[in-house]
Amino acid sequence: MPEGPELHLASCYVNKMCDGVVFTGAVRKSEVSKSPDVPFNSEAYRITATSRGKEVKLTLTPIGGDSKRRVKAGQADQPMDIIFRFGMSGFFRLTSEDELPKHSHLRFYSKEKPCRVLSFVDARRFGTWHPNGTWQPDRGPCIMFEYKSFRENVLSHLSDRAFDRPICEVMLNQKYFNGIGNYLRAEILYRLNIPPFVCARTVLEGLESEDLCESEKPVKKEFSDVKGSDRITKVKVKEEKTDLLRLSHTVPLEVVSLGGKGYDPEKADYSGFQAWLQCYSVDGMKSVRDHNGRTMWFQGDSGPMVPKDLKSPKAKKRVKKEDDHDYTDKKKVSRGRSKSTLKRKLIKEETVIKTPKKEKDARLKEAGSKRRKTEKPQEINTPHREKRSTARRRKSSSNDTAAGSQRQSRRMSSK
DNA sequence: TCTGTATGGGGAA
DNA sequence: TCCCCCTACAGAT
Repeated sequence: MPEGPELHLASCYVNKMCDGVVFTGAVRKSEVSKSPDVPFNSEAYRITATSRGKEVKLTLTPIGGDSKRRVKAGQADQPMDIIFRFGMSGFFRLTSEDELPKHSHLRFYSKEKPCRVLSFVDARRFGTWHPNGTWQPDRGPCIMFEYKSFRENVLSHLSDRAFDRPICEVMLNQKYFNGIGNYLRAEILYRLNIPPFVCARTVLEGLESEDLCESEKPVKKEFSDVKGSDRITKVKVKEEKTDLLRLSHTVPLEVVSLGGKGYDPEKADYSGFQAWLQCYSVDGMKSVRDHNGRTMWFQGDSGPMVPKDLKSPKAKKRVKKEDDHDYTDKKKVSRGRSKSTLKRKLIKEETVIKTPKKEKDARLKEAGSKRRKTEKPQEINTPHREKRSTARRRKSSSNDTAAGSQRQSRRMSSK
């Protein structure tokens, strides 16, 4: 569940689990990963982590070497930073060598016998890492740990065209909201009763660059130009001492304060987090797709900038489906999926890892399957639709085959 | 067996 | 703006 809080909890996990652990040798990458090799090799090194928004930095620090003594050829004598982004499914886990998690794509080996392994695990492989990296320059200050500069960065750039967009979409722009993701934007807007598809600038332009809660000044809210904003007017009174930028800071910190329970793979327990959610994927809430195709959960009005003429066939299809059903039905479906997703997290991940060869075989098989599947007659579609549905079918079927061959591999290896 | 969905973001046009 | 990267699962067919 990687948004800002989870990335931070991941860095805490690394610092806690790797405290006192000495790592050794090379950093190993899985066969299938397309991320870069990590050219680091040290007889003895330690690992520490920090986070900033939706990035984690691991620092590998060689130890024990006398600075005057020559380091072996090919061995690092300088620390290396590796910047990680987690995509949709990344996390770290420290395990024994024979319990490597499935989808462990980057591995750091400890010096002990038997050794332990710190893995970057990422089922969907949307995550990336950058050896010798720095915090991505285009990303803004961290919403949790650089609050003042985060706030200033937003309010001093309101003339940027980025703020022409709906507030819910701007909140996913990491140039300004580094650390906010899909569940956080829903929770924050819900608490302020701000319709998600109101122009971002309108929501933000009345805010003071100084955090009024900290300076104890009276809060001045300026939502008067938002039409149909009865709810916002109420909020003006109710939420007198906060605003969207402050909540973008405090709400993620609430998740951090829930603790590492949701992250700690040994005690996978998402019930606390699930109970914490007030809006995202919650019964009775509405949801629509934003202009980027991401689901926005909210209550009440959607706001004037809600997508209407959706260009993508996928989105059109969704809209048609939504026209055919009332929100209640849709909620049931969405809620069911979401619950199942959370439930899935509760199931301990398989600890068997495919050997590189088996991974390769699975991919070869997958490629063969792709070719076969594309020979199937195509549906009658608009050209655009045709392209996408074919792609979907191809993806889906190839994945089935890949998954099947993985299952087979596991069966074989368990025999 | 097929379809839709998932806490993200890079890159081409 | 749109497509794509990829796996895993639930629900529909």
